[in-house]
Amino acid sequence: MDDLLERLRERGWRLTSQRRVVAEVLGGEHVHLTADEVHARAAARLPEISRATVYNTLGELVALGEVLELATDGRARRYDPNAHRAHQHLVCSGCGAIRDVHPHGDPLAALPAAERFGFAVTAAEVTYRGLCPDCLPQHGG
Amino acid sequence: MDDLLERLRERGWRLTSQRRVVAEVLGGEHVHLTADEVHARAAARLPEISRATVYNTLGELVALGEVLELATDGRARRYDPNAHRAHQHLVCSGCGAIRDVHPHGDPLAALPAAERFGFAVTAAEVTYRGLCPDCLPQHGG
DNA sequence: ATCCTAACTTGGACTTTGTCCAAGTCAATA
DNA sequence: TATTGACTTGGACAAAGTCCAAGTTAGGAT
Repeated sequence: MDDLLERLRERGWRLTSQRRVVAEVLGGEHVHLTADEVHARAAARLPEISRATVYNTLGELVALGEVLELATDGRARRYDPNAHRAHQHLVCSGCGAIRDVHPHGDPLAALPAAERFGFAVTAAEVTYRGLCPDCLPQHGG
Repeated sequence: MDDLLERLRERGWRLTSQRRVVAEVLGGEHVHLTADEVHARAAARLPEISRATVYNTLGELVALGEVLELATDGRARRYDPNAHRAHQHLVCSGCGAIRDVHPHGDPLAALPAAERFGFAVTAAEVTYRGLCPDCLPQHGG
């Protein structure tokens, strides 16, 4: 995420304080924030930043391939800055906690041509679901 | 979907005309409707049915394991009546069309214990993405 | 340095999707 | 066929996201 701003500037981005703050908030590998969470954290540093700008900026980062957009539940989309290392997500059915995980093999390879129906398939997103240790019923406690 | 109502009655469901209509709308294997689409189709048969009842009924069908709830985009959840045969989804990035697909192997098996972080993992949902034939750029046409 | 302007940001109105509730209705049992 | 608790209704509300006209500003041009 460090040189993200550099890459974006090279692509013609105008580097505003708002965009800088949003990019900083997304720093760190294991973050999966909603747009409103990003806005709250950004506003802690730059109080006048608007929701619209956060939505715009997140949308641009997604379009540029710098951030992934997740729809793991039917609620708010989440934004994952770890876009440059292939990974999947493990979601707790209890509390909603999300972890990046690395299954082996390429999930795309499991879909034979006959099951592609003429689509040009480019990606496979896997969401593993289950209960995290904190949400698991305790035995013998 | 035929004997669905029978199964539900056995589980103590009260069989109202509204529930019957919602179940009928969901009939057919390759349907992935939003709640509002279900409501529109249900209202064609039973004009006074309310949105609240459609939401309630869909939620109950999901809780009973008779219908799957999909969050393939950040928009409306979609409801898939094909809950009894394991399958995954292929989604067109252009128009949003959805197809049921059957990859080989069990996607759960690709996640080693070391990548489960103490979660009790019970399911893996795979969303394949790409362009459908209608959205694919045409060559030589 | 400063000017200029297209690009960016803002706040608020608006839309879509979903939830909640009090009051009315009805399916299924006795 | 009477009863009753489960179900349904419509409308208010909430959450998540989009859109727009007006104001601001980054960064190239001078």
